[in-house]
Amino acid sequence: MPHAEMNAGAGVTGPSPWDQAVDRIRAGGLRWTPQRRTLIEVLREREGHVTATELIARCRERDQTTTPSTVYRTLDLLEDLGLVRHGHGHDGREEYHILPQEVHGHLYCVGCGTTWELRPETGAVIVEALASQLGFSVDLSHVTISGRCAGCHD
Amino acid sequence: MPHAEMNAGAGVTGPSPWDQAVDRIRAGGLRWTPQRRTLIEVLREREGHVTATELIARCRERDQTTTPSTVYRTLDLLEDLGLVRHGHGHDGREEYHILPQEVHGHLYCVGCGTTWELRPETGAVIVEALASQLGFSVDLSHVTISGRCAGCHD
DNA sequence: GTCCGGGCCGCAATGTGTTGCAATAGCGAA
DNA sequence: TTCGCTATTGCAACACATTGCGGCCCGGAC
Ligand SMILES: [Mn+2]
Ligand SMILES: [Mn+2]
Ligand SMILES: [Zn+2]
Ligand SMILES: [Zn+2]
Repeated sequence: MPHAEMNAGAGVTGPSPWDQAVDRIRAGGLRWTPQRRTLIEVLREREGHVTATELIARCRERDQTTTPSTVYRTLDLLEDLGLVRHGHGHDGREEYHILPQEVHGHLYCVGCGTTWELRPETGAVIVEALASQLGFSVDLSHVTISGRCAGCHD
Repeated sequence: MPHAEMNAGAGVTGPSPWDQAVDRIRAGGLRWTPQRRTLIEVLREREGHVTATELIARCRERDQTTTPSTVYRTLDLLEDLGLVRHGHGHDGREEYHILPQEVHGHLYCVGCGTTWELRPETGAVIVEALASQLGFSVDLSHVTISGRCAGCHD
């Protein structure tokens, strides 16, 4: 029995989006390079959020010659493919959502420094308010809202 | 008739918050310096929003020796006094609200690159939603929400 | 007017992100 | 396999923001 068949029967989940990355990249006339492979290897080991700085460090563990500009440019590419999505922390620094499934934003408390995810259910109010009042469709994932959490009032 | 009396009778508006800055600074045991004077002179000529970069340039017009770090540190001080308030543009760069009267946020359209103010009336929905659902009190002025405007849908 | 303590400045280094450019190297075609 | 087009890389320079530190100077005391 071939491997492909065994794998197909092993679960209902399809192939990881990362597995398709190489084909999707080449399909666009773009090229599959060692640098891109390294970054994707790093990304597929993580989930949730990462800063670009941390990604650069992890890439450098695997390939000492990693260059920041290449990583940033590859992240732009992966964002075009929808494999990552960047936002900005409270201080404006970039953060990447890995394989963003449900779009969510972030809340940051200036009192205690904690960050929470702003779930779509809660964010929906914001999205709907701006849509109905201004015809503006919000991209929650790009936003970090600052303020004070329940435990840090005044 | 002394000048003070003439000025007092000239209008109903109180003194500009900038006029009190020097006293408020010294009252805290802090010092009134030429560098701080220069920045405040620049700020009192403008209203609305400014980037730190532009403030540095304007200061340098008056004083060629202006240094970025001093401007940034003075902006921090003025923010503590409530005379300015910083937020972040869609790309994370700092923007300053000068003499923030009503707190407002910003909307940025990724389609056409336009920025709008998010008026308190509209922002109120956001503030209230997060307050009631999460006990989180939002600081709208620190936020730029990205998305697409009515004219740029899909 | 002089002195003195400590707040402030300028500098240099660091962190983070972007961009132009010349050389390299994918990859499809022959 | 080799060739050639061009996407991509690495570098250097730049833009923006923050921080530690040594020396300066503001401003209250006398
Ligand atoms: Mn900020
Ligand atoms: Mn952004
Ligand atoms: Zn808190
Ligand atoms: Zn638009």
